[in-house]
Amino acid sequence: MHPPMLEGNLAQPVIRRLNALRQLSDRGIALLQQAIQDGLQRARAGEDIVSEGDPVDGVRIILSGWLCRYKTLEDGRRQIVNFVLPGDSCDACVYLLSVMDHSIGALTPVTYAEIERAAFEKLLAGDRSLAEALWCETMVNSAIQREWTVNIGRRIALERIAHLLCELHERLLPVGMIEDGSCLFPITQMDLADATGLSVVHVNRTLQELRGAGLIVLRDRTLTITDLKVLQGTALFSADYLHTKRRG
Amino acid sequence: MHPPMLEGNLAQPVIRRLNALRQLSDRGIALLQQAIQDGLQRARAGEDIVSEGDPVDGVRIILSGWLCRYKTLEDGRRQIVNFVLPGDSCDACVYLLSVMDHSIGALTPVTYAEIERAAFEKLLAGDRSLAEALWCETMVNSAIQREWTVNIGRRIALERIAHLLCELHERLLPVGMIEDGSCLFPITQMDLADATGLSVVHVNRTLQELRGAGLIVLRDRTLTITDLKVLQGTALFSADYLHTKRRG
DNA sequence: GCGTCGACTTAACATACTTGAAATCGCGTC
DNA sequence: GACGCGATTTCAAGTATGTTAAGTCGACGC
Repeated sequence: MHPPMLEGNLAQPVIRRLNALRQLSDRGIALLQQAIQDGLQRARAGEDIVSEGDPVDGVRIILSGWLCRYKTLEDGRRQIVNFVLPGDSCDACVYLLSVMDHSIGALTPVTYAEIERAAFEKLLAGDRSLAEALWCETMVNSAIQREWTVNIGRRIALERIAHLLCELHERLLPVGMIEDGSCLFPITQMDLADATGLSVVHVNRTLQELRGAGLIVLRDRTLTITDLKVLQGTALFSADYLHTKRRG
Repeated sequence: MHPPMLEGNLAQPVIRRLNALRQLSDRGIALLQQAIQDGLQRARAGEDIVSEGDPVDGVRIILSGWLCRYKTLEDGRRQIVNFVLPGDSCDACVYLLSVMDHSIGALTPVTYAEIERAAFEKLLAGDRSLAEALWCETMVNSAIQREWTVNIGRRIALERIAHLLCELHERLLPVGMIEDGSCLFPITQMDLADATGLSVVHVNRTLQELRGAGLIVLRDRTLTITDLKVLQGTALFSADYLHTKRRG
């Protein structure tokens, strides 16, 4: 259906992401590309690709688009617990549990690959570097989750939003989605609020403050970090928890 | 050094904990007990058994005592990101990463088993039920971490503390540390504050409120949940995220 | 071209929670 | 038995953040 060339392009973010954790072998890359090609899927913005309570059937690998993991309280309060970016995979091993404890919703149109449990186990068994990279990614997700707990629990609004922006910047770097400190930023202020545990109004106030300080430009779904060092400073940000090998 | 009987008792919480996730085979239990016996360690209250920045050398399994995982900001603010209870293991697979991104500190005197990387890999390879149970536990830890994010981000103080108490209650049940709704509760109000993202003063106020409502009795390091149903209700608590098979 | 709708923005007000400080209590030490 | 110390408790005052509401802007449909 698609020419091989296109498939290669689609898998680029995933390969770059995993390579930043563990050097993938050629064999691993080939297996991965095949698995991706076999399970291509799309979702529209606003759609949930998995919902809380669903049985866990397999693994999803994001090729393009942004999503978020979130949980909702009975009375409607929502908390986004993580963003899922191109190259990320969802629940590389949550398939050990039987039921999803959270939902994953698309913030933009999304392309992803869905890999059934059996195929995924074959993938893991097929190449050690690939298996390790995927486990690794799961571990990094845990580390991110811990840092979010710290962020929401102990940072004030300004630091908190600054920290989130720093994290997203750092995570988008290895998959090649940052150009000149700018990136597409499809997150609404309401999403930002639900991700930081703040109200929309206060998120807005705080973004104004960051703009006023000349640290960021955020306009037309595009984020530019004008002064990364200072932004990281005000966020008390250190990239260590992302466990990403730096290029070079 | 110790009679086999005593070792069996030491490993009880671990076995019960893992059994609640995956039925362990006899072989798995035997391997586990041997590994535990080989790596017995102690720590005093207040001591860190692992610190942020340390190389990740192996895995620790808690036999008795309470600990917490925590991170500290440059200026001293501290956030506890999880409690570690008897039967829990620390970083069953974080050993895929090279450096700890958080510390683990003992809140009470602690007995634990330290298993080197090689021995641990042999353990995983030696019994499938054991390996699955340990991976499973790691996944549950991620789920707990997500729920903490929700808790701190979207619940008010009263709900937040109630939720934490419900979670601890639920986690202590399968390891047999709840008697008549009561348990040892060695956490200071300051720890509680650092775990919930609140100030000590407000934690105190909120505990008074829970006491006043007749939901809990907390005195002399002992917590009694007087009205579990109502406590869970005010916490908007559902145990689903703990993925624990219920007895019976 | 007008109306609708979602996202963003701003203002005024309310409050949940923090900060700082001091009193009390229990507990182990000298 | 006096002292010191950590944990708990209470008070008073301050502030970061939430809430409610209303207005703007751009995109999109008819």
